Amino acid sequence: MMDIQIAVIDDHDLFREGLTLVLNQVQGFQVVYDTSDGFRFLEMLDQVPIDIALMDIEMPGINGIEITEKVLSLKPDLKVIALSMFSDTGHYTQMIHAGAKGFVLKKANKFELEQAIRAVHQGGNYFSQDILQKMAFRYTNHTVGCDQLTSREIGVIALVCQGLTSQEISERLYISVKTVETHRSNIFLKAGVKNIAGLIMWAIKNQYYNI
Amino acid sequence: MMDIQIAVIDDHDLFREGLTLVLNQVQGFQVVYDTSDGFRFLEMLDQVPIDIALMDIEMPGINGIEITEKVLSLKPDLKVIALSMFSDTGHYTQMIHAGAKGFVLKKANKFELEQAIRAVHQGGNYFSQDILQKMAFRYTNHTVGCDQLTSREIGVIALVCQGLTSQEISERLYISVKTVETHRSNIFLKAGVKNIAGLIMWAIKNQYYNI
DNA sequence: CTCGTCCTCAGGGTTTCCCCCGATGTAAGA
DNA sequence: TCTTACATCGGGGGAAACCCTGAGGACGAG
Repeated sequence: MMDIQIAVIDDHDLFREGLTLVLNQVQGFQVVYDTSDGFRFLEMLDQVPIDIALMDIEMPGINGIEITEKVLSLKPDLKVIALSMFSDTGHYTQMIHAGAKGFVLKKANKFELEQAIRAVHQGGNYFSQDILQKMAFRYTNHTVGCDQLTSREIGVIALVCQGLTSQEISERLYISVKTVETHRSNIFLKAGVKNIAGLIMWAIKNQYYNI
Repeated sequence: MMDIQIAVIDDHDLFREGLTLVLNQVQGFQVVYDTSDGFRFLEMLDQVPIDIALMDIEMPGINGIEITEKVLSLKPDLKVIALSMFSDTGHYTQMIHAGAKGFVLKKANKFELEQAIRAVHQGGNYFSQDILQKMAFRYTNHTVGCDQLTSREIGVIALVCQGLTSQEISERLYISVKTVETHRSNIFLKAGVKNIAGLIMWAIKNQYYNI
């Protein structure tokens, strides 16, 4: 039986190297490629046969979501499992939309990851329990939900998170204070939060704002 | 020559296991103990001889700073190197205060960590470049800076970050709204921020609040 | 005992947030 | 063409945040 050929894309060197060693210890697994650079991974696609790609999401430069989209347009049979520090909204919906077959948290243990790889390799899916619960909550809680923010709203949310007042934002964007407040309100609705504190947590978790 | 005996304390299983494998590959290093639980580590101190402890800071329950304090009160000769995802303020000062001899970011590579371990084991220090730069900036920029928060303030800041209003906090803590506002103001002063947005970013970076 | 720190509380003020309502113009799509 | 989504702007009002000042009690260190 052929080993499952795995690639690891993660910018944290220690984590990536360690993960490689851990996976190579597992019977039937073989890490055939690992890199911290998503672009390099795209270039290597034709040179190394890969079954499963373990893809970090938060990376400088090109992020895991974009890489996944590009990879799957080139190699539709390759299976991508997303890795992330956070279990929260936005991330995984975007990753699923990009075509990822699984989603595992970095705080998972070896056995969960092994399970995920085997499930996905056999044509299934794997989403860690945290994710499933959040998704279920999303549906039952039918907040208007994960409406994407408009580009203007994304511009505003970044400034809000930086602590600028509506006044300051209006000056920065050359629009009226009232317009800023409208955007704020719409963002609050979409995020399902009720004040700045909640918004910031939401923005960070959904990668609209980075610390 | 005796191997350097290393313990790894980190709640992220994959990272910890991987790190253990990586370090065991290094000539002269041996990971003799690893755990996700700080309390368990404290109990094990007498049973396993340890030279170096690699200590994660962000952990549920007891954090790396408290563990470090307790460990060093029991075993002053043990050398603690802090591991952290973030390079930002507060963390490392608290860790240094607790007695850590080094500070390495999780995004470091194997060679940097190896260097850090050797330096600390020989009685030196090791602080990653990011940290040193921030410290230098701190001094030149002499913000009144890292006044520690009082315990009450830490309690308040967590609730503020959860999006509670002063009214709600006062009910939760059984104190007056005015008292809450006083604490808020004092926190704002110490943090050097001017509104909730800034405060939340500061609190996250300084680990007074976790996402 | 004094000093400093911390926690507590208050008055009174300005600013900002947050929410209600409504409105116009524009551009993309059915 | 009609609809929908988006961005823009406004009035008004209550709630909360924010800023300043002052002050009393507790408690530990020197």
